[in-house]
Amino acid sequence: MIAKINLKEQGLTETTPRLAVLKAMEANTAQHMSADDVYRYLLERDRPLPMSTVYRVLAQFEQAGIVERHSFDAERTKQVYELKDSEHHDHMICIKCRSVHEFLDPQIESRQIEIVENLGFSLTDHSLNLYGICAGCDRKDAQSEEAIKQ
Amino acid sequence: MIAKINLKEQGLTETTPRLAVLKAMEANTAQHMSADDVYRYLLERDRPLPMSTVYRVLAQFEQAGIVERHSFDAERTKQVYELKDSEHHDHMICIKCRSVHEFLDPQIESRQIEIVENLGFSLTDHSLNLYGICAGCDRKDAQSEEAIKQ
DNA sequence: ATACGAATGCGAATCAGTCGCAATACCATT
DNA sequence: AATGGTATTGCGACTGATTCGCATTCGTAT
Ligand SMILES: [Mn+2]
Ligand SMILES: [Mn+2]
Ligand SMILES: [Zn+2]
Ligand SMILES: [Zn+2]
Repeated sequence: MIAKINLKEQGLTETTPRLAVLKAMEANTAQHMSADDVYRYLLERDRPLPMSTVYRVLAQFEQAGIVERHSFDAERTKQVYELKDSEHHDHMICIKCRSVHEFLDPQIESRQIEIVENLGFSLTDHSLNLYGICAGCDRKDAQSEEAIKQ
Repeated sequence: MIAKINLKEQGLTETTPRLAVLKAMEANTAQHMSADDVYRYLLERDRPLPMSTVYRVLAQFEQAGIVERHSFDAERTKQVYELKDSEHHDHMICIKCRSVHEFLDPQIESRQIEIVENLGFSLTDHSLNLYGICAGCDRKDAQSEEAIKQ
């Protein structure tokens, strides 16, 4: 399901830092990784890379279309990256546990295009983030409320 | 159309800085204001406020539900604020001229709720930003392309 | 007018991310 | 395999946006 990414095919020479960051991303497809996550992953499991290089390589990857950058978290500004090999999707973020659920809704996707067309606007990109409380946290909330009542 | 905002009703004492920031926001409902925009507006038209106070007051307003904070601009992290007296709406941002168009689509709004309900998630907030090129910039683009051909 | 807590002004600090530049690594060519 | 020129890296310094600490001042209820 994950297409093997070849740096050369993306117009990037294969250097040690780039391969390391790519490996870090491929080893963590289940999560959205901050630059710091990548940094720490490499520090622990591979060889350390300076943060500036991590950022630089991620920026190169973003330009090459290998990764996508998001900023969830309406308050904080920390950015996260994910490999772009899967299909486009939007995100649902739990404001309690920070977990992120991915989804794709064809109705919303196509409606967006209709909206912009009606305004002579051409769409290049979009970001839809839903914020709320996930099923797991909701359950925990209910439990602790009950506990307080005792 | 703009409901007069009363600080006391929002649980905030009426201090000079707070009234000044509120006036700045009310005088600029047509745009989304950065903290710096507010700072400069007050510097020029009113009395100067330190940036830290501008930020603090905007944060207080956000908590009180008087303003809403957004971060458009997928790359940069600069945040902007707008008075929350109008109805909820989403944003369409021109990546050329940075102009922002506001819209509200009932279909998308209700679809979002359906999506989260199906997942036992409870929705507290959302942000939908469409990025692209506005009609005006599109026209200018076409013109300059023609000019190059000559 | 007084007193107390809340809010402000000031500058220092933080935080994420970027930049300049000398040292190094790639890679095509001998 | 050595060479050379370019692209990339490592390092630290730097930036811009935002936040914090704390002494001072303001707002409000006596
Ligand atoms: Mn994702
Ligand atoms: Mn708006
Ligand atoms: Zn959760
Ligand atoms: Zn435009």
